[in-house]
Amino acid sequence: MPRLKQRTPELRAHVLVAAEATLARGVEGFTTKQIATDAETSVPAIYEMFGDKNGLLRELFFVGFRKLATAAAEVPTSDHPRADVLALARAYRSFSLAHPSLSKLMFSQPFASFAPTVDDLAAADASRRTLVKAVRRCIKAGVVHGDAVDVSHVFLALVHGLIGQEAAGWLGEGKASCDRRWDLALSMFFVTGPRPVASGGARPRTKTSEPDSVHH
Amino acid sequence: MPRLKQRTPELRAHVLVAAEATLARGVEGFTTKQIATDAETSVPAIYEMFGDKNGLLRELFFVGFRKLATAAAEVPTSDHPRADVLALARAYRSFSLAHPSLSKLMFSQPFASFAPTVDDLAAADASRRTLVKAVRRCIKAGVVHGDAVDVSHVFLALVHGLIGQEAAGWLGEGKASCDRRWDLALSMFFVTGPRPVASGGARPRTKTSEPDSVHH
DNA sequence: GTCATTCCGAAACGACGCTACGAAATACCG
DNA sequence: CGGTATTTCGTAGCGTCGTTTCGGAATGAC
Repeated sequence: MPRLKQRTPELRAHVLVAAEATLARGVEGFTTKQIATDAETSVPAIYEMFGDKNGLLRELFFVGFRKLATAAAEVPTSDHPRADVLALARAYRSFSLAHPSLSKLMFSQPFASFAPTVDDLAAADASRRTLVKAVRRCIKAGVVHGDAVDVSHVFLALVHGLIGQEAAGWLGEGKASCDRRWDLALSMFFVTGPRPVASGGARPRTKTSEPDSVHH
Repeated sequence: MPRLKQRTPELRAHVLVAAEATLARGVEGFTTKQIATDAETSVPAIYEMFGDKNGLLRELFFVGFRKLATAAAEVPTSDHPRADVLALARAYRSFSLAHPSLSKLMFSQPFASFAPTVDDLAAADASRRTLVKAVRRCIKAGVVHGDAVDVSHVFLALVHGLIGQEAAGWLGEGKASCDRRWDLALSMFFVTGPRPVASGGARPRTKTSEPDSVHH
């Protein structure tokens, strides 16, 4: 009886692609009206399909992590686990340079209203698992000691820090400076194993904790 | 002839204090109307004294870095330069935990409209100089090799990364996890000198570069 | 053609950043 | 002491953005 539906999953996917392009043009112009125009649909359609603007941002957050996970999975593994970890770091950097606004949405929080929850992050965790596995190979090879998840956390913090500084233009005023500092940062990791600095025990293992989860 | 001025530098300072308190209550409610109410003044007064909302945010950005510089300056220097650098990192962490929204404003970019320029950052550079000096002492003591400015950049990236992850709740679900990972991160630095990883030459020195500047 | 049913998007609403403009306040003068 | 010139102040309004409503359009059944 009714007219045919336009607000289908297909349109939803189309809007997601268009919104990614809108976001890529800058965080400033990312308004619902602009997205509706870019996607050749209407504002209420977006609200029906994504709930609110944060819902759309959350989907883009997942899109970003899926892309990142794909990029991480494409990094080949070799017999040199330390080199593999560094290659993963470079893949992260390439991703953030190729998708500046998207990586800002993922790693920084440029929209005051959208703060991904821990669950959101866990669902976007595949790229991290790749890293944890590489770190685990490092530990097995004796390149580094400690808990793989903890070491991965620290390594990710360094990578995110570098990405944030480079995106803000604070890592150096030219590509040469940034390259040099990235290389230096990576060279300072995994030189030898960690040495306890205060109360640095190992990560306690509980029965409920996922082996490769990056949380807790 | 005219009535006496109310929009004085004193009121400006008062508004700045009130705005800091408003910001501390969360990034969400940081609106000009709210700030005017909190500071017991009017919205146009804020615009006369700060230009626009970004002007006020920029002042808070400077306030934050002045506080951070004070905290860094209060960290005592010892005969163990590596311990001094780690103490500085802990001071950064304490600051970010004591002033979450302010440190978000400083290190992340929670307001889409406000992106501090490189000049803004240079003006808020005192805390970094303290770090560079401590790193320089490390280099002199042979704890680490390389260019002090570059090493400081890397260390700051790590610290900012950890701060960002902890603020987002991604560093662990309890204080214990966060503490352990902070300790691990710091323990992994300065264990031995860096080892070149690719084209890792030293930072080229130009005649115009400030010795302790953190840029370029 | 008519009706019942469903869907769609122009238009409206509150909140926000920002500003124009009339009212208020003062010091001087007649 | 009232009038006036001059400067300052804050109410009220504008445009934009996120969000929702609601009247009309589109479709299939009869």
